[in-house]
Amino acid sequence: MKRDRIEEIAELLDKRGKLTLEQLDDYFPHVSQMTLRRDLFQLEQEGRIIRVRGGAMSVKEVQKVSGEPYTKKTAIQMDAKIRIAQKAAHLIDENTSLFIDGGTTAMYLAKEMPDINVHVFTNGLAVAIELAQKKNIHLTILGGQVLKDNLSTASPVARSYFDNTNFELAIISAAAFTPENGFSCASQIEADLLKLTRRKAKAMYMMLDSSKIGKIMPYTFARLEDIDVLITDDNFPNDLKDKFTNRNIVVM
Amino acid sequence: MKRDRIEEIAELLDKRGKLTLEQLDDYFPHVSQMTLRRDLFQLEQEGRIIRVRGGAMSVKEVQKVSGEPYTKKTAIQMDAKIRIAQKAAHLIDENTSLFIDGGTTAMYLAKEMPDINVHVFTNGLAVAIELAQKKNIHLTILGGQVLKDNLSTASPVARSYFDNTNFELAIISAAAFTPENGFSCASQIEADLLKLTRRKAKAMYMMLDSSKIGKIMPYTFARLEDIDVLITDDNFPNDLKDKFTNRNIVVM
DNA sequence: TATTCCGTGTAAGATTTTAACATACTTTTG
DNA sequence: CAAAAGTATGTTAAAATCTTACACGGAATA
Repeated sequence: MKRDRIEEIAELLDKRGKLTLEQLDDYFPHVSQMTLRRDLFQLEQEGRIIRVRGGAMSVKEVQKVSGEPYTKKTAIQMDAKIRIAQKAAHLIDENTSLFIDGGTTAMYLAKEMPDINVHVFTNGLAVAIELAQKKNIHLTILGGQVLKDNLSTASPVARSYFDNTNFELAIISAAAFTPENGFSCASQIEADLLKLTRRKAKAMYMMLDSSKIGKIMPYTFARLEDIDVLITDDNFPNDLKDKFTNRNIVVM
Repeated sequence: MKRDRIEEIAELLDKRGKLTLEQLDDYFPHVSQMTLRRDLFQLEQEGRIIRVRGGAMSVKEVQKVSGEPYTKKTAIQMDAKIRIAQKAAHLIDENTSLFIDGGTTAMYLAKEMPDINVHVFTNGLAVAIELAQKKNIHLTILGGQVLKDNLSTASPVARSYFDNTNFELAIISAAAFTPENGFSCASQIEADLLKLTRRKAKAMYMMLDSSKIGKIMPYTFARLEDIDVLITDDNFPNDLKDKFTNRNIVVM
């Protein structure tokens, strides 16, 4: 009972890296904060986590890379993104080859990915770091200039990489979406890369948390009908959903 | 002034592992607690410490506990590597273009790098993440398959990147060195990359902590006389030092 | 059945952290 | 050179978080 909960907390922390007490409270609504505090205290005693103001962080996380302008961004809509990432993770089959973009949602996907034998291409540094922890995943990162605000790479040269590589599936996320303007992002080279990806991949799954809806970014890289599956959260508006399902796009 | 104090705090924390604000206050009686808090905050940003309720603890302390294959490696000879990295960091001039490899010593170099206007090429994921924190550094990462044990990329395609890029300086580290076998590393593709780097760069600085001396790894990528500067620690044997200085290689 | 122990909840009080503003000093700029 | 902008610091009040102390119920034990 108690032990189970503690183990669950430990696992959560290993995945998320860091959690506040409030977030923990959301995960365990049936126990009080005080109990969770006591659990954290115990885990600290066991040397598995470090309690910090507001919550705790996993020791593993600390051992990874540090410094956090990027991580700050990851706090936005985190819960929705995690849920989307979990859904996406279930869609990945063993012995396939896929592309994952470099956004924050993609980073959560990386964390949630099962450690199975797949080949992953990505242009995200954070995604790569996460996936590098998993023994069975073959990983290739696209080179290029590093965009500091989202820790992803972009390069016109990426094309040459793609010439000799194949992947069945691309799972990507967009910074903005409207039915009229489609899926868009902030950078031209990123958009180019994603367009190219669309052509190379047999299927494209789009991760889109509902906060992105109605926003427009400068560069459109895919239109509504270009995708095969839309993975989103519970706040996704129903009327919009119909626009997808009408075109045989699965919304989940 | 401020920086000195911050460094002193960092050193203290590395030594003690953990300090409360009160203890810090005792060490620095002439500044207010608020200032110390701000210092801790900055160190946290830099990823060197973790703030916990009541004070802070050193990241190193946490890293000692257990760990991943890569992080484990960073614990070995950490102090020597940091000192070497600090020396190397001082050698970097503004408005230059340089290559940094993906090893652990290189990661410390990345941490120590001043935030100046330079263009850096690297094949190290951890290096890239560190450098991405610095606003003024232009950063390009080489793509390729990710080697999980040292978080660096390797790819025969890297050559195509290099065709259109130029850098004056390469600062790299070796996994092993003997006077007879030169500088060697564990992976063939990595060795190829480093050889290529040697040809592209006007100068090559080698970071080598003394624990690497006498070891031999499968692939030699540079001989003793290929380098211009050797950056090492205080345990570097004097007779070996002469072999370098005799060839006008600066040892520091 | 009474007793003890364990896990848990509640709430007050203590502690720590943050935020906001004020000041002195330095650097930049016109 | 003086004004303006920026940096480092201190002070204080308010906010957030944590700890302590005590109470309760149920399971194990005597």
